[in-house]
Formats: sequence, structure tokens, C-alpha cells
Amino acid sequence: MGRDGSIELRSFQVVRPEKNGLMAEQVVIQVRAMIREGELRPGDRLPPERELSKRLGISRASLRHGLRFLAAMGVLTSRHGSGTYIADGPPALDSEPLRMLAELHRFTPNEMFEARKLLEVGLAGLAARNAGDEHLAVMSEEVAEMYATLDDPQEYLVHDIRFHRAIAAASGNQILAALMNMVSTAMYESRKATVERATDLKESAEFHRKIYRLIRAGKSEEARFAMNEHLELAQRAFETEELSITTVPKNGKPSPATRRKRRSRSARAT
Amino acid sequence: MGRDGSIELRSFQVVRPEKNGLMAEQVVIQVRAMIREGELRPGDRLPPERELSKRLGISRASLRHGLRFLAAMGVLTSRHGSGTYIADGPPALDSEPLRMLAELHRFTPNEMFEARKLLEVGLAGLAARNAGDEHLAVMSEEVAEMYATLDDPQEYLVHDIRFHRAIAAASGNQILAALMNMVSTAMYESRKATVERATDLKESAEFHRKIYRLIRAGKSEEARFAMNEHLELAQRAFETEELSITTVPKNGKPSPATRRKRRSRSARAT
DNA sequence: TCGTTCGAAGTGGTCAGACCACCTGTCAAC
DNA sequence: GTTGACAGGTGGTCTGACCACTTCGAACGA
Repeated sequence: MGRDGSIELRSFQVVRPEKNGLMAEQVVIQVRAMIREGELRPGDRLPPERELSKRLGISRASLRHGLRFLAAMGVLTSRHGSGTYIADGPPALDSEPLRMLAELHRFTPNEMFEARKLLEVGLAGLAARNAGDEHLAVMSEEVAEMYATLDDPQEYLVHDIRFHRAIAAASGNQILAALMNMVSTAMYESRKATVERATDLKESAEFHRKIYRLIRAGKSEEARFAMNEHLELAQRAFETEELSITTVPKNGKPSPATRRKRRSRSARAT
Repeated sequence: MGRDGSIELRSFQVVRPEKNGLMAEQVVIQVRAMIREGELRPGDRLPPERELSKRLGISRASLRHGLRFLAAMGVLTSRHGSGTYIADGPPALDSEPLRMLAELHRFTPNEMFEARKLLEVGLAGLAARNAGDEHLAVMSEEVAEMYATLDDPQEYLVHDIRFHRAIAAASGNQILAALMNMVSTAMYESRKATVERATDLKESAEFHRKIYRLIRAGKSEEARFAMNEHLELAQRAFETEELSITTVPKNGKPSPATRRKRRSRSARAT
């Protein structure tokens, strides 16, 4: 190794054949490794930044960049004055990225709805096959709450969402559940506005009850069908509402935002 | 209730609508606003960090934290020496969070596969209804490439993935396409290993061709069915492979991993 | 004894300024 | 016209200090 020690300035680089750029990336890799090895588990607290930065041989600033990155992915949460913790609770994906993506690319609410529909229908089918008693109990509970809050749209929406979330949990597939929640959450703002003007929450509640019973009975295909019907109804309500809002102004050119034509775009594969 | 209101300690919250915590969060909000207003569009370059930090009245370090956050969400990419750019190209969600989540919660590959199946089947159905000529052309091309690379599994896999990606693009729903790609990418490592030991790539290619033809013919239901069949086949191949690896030791009990029963799991609603 | 208060220690959040590493366009030399 | 060196701009990293918040235990009071 020729460690004569005259010039050691860059020795730290030599140790590292990779010479990977981006110190922050190193942090991600390290933490990820710790998770994979089982060294870090959900809910655990990480070592203090000052210590961790020393251990990894990088500045605290760089370490923090890496942690920020992980926090954005939903893997970590930092609590001021307390520490940095591995996310716990049910597995969940942050919906913020999806919301951003939607704004960047001007996704239509309809597209969002369609995505949700596909996921929810599939989940309903799975739930009919896999739901356990405790999930069924939650669903039943939420249906009851919906009936009880027919005159309070906002509250109704909360139980609506919880009901669908229970179905997702009952499906037995946490990934699909996480995806559905991501989409659902990204749509929350819109739904909050829509439900306020809803005319027939009772009908909606009936539908939920019907879906619940089909899932409980283990009737997969029928549960799928009912869920599909339910969401298409909701989607239609949503669409008409959208129109009634966007058509308000006296602008002669209604800006054909909904028009859809085939775009040719440079692919640039990576 | 006895709310005589003698204690007003918490008024500080009311007086300060601004000064919200987390400077980095401010950055996210600001950039997001710029995107929403159309001030920033995909591919655009952001102002230099030194300038932007001044404009927002925060230190460069905090600004960078915020940018890091956005980068993690896939909204930005920073190029050393060049600048910071809004992500361009087709809308995509980073698969890293999903991969992390999978490791944190020990998702089974089967769950991942099931999620993928649900998405792909749905996408195939949509593609049959919405596919344009240019998408069909890409799909056709990739099928041909698959036949041409039957003896090179790794290369085959590339075209396999591109084919499915083309279907997603043809579905007309960018959100679902992004979700599918996220799941698919997260599984890439596993698939790379599986395809290497695949025995009958020809059969796989046949299936892809069949799916392509059904999509081109606009036969939605049949395309869905074929896709489902195709993926269940692949899943089975994957499972047996998993077993052949994990069952290596002389363990007498083959661990009935596929058995499925109602699990009772603490729900912990949030 | 029990409950409350308060303060010190620990931890994440922010700041400032400097320097390094890399990219890009320019312009001189060939 | 082509090539090469160079200078400016830009993101990446480091340092060290201070601020803001949480936590917990010791001192205090009932």
C-alpha cells in the first residue's frame, strides 16, 4: 500500500474504487443496506446526525441531503428536537409525487379517476377472496357511519375513504393498497369539493353497502362489477360538476384542453 | 366545558400565518406554485441556486434541501456544472420508494407480481380500445425483436419490458402507465435473474404476439384474458424458481408458502 | 408523597462563506 | 474549418456556529 504518509490528501478516495459521485447517494445506499440487513426496522430511531455523519465520513450537510432524499421517499421522518425515525405504520407511498406529476403534465381528473377505478375494482375482487373478519368489521362500521352522516358531506367523505381503504387492506396485497391510497389521496382535494355539492349521498351509501355484502359473501366477480358501477356513477357526477365549473367564464374560446390527439414525442430511451 | 378562556398561551399560532416551519417546505411550495402557474414547464431550467436562494430569502443550504426533496420526487434533476432542470420526458414515478417500501415491509415477490398483473391486465384492456397506430407499430417491433433474441435472455427481457411499456403508453392513461412502470422497474432485478433460467422464451414470445394481435383488433376482453394468462404463466415460473432456490437445503418440510388462509392482522386505522 | 415547573442536554433546522468538481461556450491557435 | 485551452457559471461539499424544539430528570411546591 505504500503508506509512507508524505502525501495523504486523497487517500480517502483510493479506498473507494467506485468513486461514486454524490455523497448524498452514499447515504441512501448505506441506510438502505442497514434496512436490508434488518439493522433498521420500522419505527427505529437513527443515530444523531452529528454522529452518523462522522461514521460515514461525510459532512453533516451532505448527510442531511441524503436524509432529506429518504424523507421525500417516505422512508424517514425527522422530528425536530427528537430524532430521525424510520417510517412505521402501514406501508404507504407519498402521494405528493403523483400530485406534482399531475400538475406538471396536466393530467385530466378523468385519467386520475380511471386509474382509481381500475385499482379499486381489482382490489374489490381480491378483497372478496381474502377479507378476514376484522376487515369486514371495519367495512361494516364505516358503512354504518356513512348512513349516519348523510347530512354532513365532509364527514361522509371521511368514512367513504376509510371504507375503500379497508377494502384495500382486506385485499391482502399491501402494494396495491399503497398504490390505491396514493391515487386516492392525490384526488382528495377534488373530491372534497365534489362531495359538497353531491345530491344523493344516500344512493352512494347504498352502493357501498351492496359492495360490502358482496365482499363478505366472497362473490369476487360481483363485487368487482358493483365497484365498477359505483365508481362510474361517481365519475359521471364528477364530470358534470367539472363542466359546470369550467364553462362559467364568458370566454369565447373554451380552450379545448380536453381534446386529445396523438402526440409524437422523441422517445430518448435511457 | 368551562371554557372561560383565561389561558391564551397559544395565540402565537394565530398571529403568524407565515413563518411556517421547515424552510425546505417553502421551497417545495414555491416551486410547485411556479409549476402550477405555468411559469415552469417540463425541461425548463431553474434559476441558479445562489440566485433562487436570495429570491426566496433563505440560505442556499435550505434551498438545496428543498430541491433535494423535489428531486427525490422525480420533479427535478440537477446536473452538476450545468443547472437544475424540471423533469421532462414521459411522466414517470420513481420506483425507488416502492423498492424501499418492499424491503422495509418484506413484501413477497408474489405480492409484487399480483400488483403488476392487475395493472397490466387493466392496461391491456384499455390499450385495445385506445391504441394508436404508432403505439401498435412499437409493439409489433418489440415482438419481432423478442423472436430475434430468443437465445439471449437479457436482451429478450429488454424487449419484453419495452413491449409492456408500449401497451401502457397505448392505454391513453399516463397515470396507470406511470404506476405500472414503477412496479415493473421495482421488480427488474428479480426478473433479470429469472429470465436467465427461463426454459421456454419461445412460448413467452408467442403469448406476446397473441396479445399484440388482440389489442390491434380492439378486442378488449380477450386482450385482458390473454394478458392475465401470460402473467400467471410467468408468475408460476417465477414461483417454482423461488422454491428451487430457497428449498436447496435438505429441509424435509417444503414450506407451503402458497397456501392461503385468512390472516388476522391488526388493522390500526389512521 | 405526589404532582408541577423549569432548565439543561441532546437533536434536528438554519445560516454564512468558502472552496471543489464539472460543464459549457468562447476564442485563440493551428 | 477544426481543434484545443481557458474562463466563467453552476451544482456539490465542507466547516463551524447558532437557533428552535423535544425530552427528561431534578428541584420545587402542594
